[in-house]
Amino acid sequence: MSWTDERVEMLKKMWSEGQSASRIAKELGGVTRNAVIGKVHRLGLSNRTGGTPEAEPEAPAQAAPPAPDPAPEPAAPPQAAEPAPEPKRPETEEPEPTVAPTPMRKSIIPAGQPLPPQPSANEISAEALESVREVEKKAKRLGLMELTERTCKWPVGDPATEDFWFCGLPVQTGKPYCEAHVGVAFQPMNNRRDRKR
DNA sequence: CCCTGATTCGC
DNA sequence: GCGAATCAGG
Repeated sequence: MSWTDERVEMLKKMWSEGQSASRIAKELGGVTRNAVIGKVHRLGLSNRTGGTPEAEPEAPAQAAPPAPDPAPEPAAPPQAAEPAPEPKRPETEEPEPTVAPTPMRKSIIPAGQPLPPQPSANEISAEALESVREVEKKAKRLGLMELTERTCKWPVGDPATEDFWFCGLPVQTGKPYCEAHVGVAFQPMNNRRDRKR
């Protein structure tokens, strides 16, 4: 494989998005992360401030700004990161969870395509649910192809839309999910207190 | 151990 | 220019 314009473009894009070299390499295919890093350097964009190479971040030559720290802004999470406009859906093996999870999207689901197996949401420990919420913020938001044997395969969102991704956090050894998701995926068949019908 | 990027250097 | 090997970390 060689660095065609398209591939370089993809590289630039993903790199500026903060993707890791290994993930970029996987996405491009035919190259290793080393190759990606090497290219990144040759392109002179090792500094992810993907801007013009001009800016020389040196001495502002200013009197010491006595910024007291009035109202520190909470730094809004990069929630609105634009998803890759690549609607590719490889037909690889679906990382189907053994015990279908329940993506807690309380909101209404667009409907249309079949959703991933969603079991009757039993009651899951409030703690587990909470940690799941937490995790979704830190999730790697991996695409189907980025999943490995040690990335959490918990799906989030509607597969029929672009707003769909996999947790991607480190899995609990052996399990297909990270700790938080294991917590909600594997529930003992305890108290079924619904009346037998 | 898993992962990250950075550098070197023979090709 | 390329990227495997290596280095230096988290």
